[in-house]
Amino acid sequence: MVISARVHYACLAMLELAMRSDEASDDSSPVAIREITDRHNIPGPFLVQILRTLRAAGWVQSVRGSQGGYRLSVDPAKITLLDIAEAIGCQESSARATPSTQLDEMLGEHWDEAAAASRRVLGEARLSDILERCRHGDASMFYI
Amino acid sequence: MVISARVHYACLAMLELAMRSDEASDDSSPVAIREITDRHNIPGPFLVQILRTLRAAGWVQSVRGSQGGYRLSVDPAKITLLDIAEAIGCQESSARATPSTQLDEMLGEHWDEAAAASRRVLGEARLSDILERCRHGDASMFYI
DNA sequence: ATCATACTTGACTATCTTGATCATGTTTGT
DNA sequence: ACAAACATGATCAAGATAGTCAAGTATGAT
Repeated sequence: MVISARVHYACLAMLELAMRSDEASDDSSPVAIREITDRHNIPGPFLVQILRTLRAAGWVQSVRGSQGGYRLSVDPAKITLLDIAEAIGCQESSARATPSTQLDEMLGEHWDEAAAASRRVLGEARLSDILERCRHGDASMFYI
Repeated sequence: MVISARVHYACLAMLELAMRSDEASDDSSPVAIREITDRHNIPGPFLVQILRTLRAAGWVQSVRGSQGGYRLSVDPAKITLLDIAEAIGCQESSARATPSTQLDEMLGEHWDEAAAASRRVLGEARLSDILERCRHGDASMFYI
């Protein structure tokens, strides 16, 4: 599970959309790409690409024309960082061929388990939770 | 934590060396690169590079000249897959700049926690354990 | 109608990392 | 001396990543 800038931007955009759809409870106000890029310092045309992917995945809707923009199309409580990462097409860390030796195989199981561990973490991070913590101004949630 | 072919090969080589140093208890028989590449299907000159790195990290010793080769220089019970991955210079998944917004920061914490989770898994996998299980012919250790 | 706003689409480029190779040396046992 | 085996540095191709550009289409406002 590699966290690329693409995935990071995608999550930021989704969180931003979730925030907006929450504040203004009327569904009639899509958010323009420009607003997101301004607030989060994301290269404009790059975010366009990313939103296209998110739309294909069904997580956002687009509204064309003047006053158009993007809008979340799912419940923020039903989507996790893992969902977004996978939608963006985050490459799996281990695309190995069939193991040739027993050592090879055992190592492969370790890589898989490591990848599973990080996926578990991301699969538990719901957008709604993150927003909630953000509103309460919680600094850090993981205590070392 | 990205598991590249480089890391995989490094671990295979370390495991192979650990096996050999265990069988023949006299320290007088280094293992030639050729023997490792033959057994594990690793491109020869590539393993040379990798062993160079492992030597710089202090995990293996080299013996030059005829009858030379490589030898483990640490106790297989004291080294984990994480140690090897880090020695190889496995890039950390998140080399992000200082977070500009609060959302940015919260996301970053999640990426860090995900990376930490997989590091924890690899940090518990000692070479000696893997070899032990390999000898007992254990198929898979993680039960879904 | 027309104009500005804003999304759509597809192609394109630069840079970096990864995986891998080669040539040329140096060391050492026999 | 000779061959086995490591040492070192340069180099290369392919793919991914990050980011850009240009031309087009839809829609609300005037």
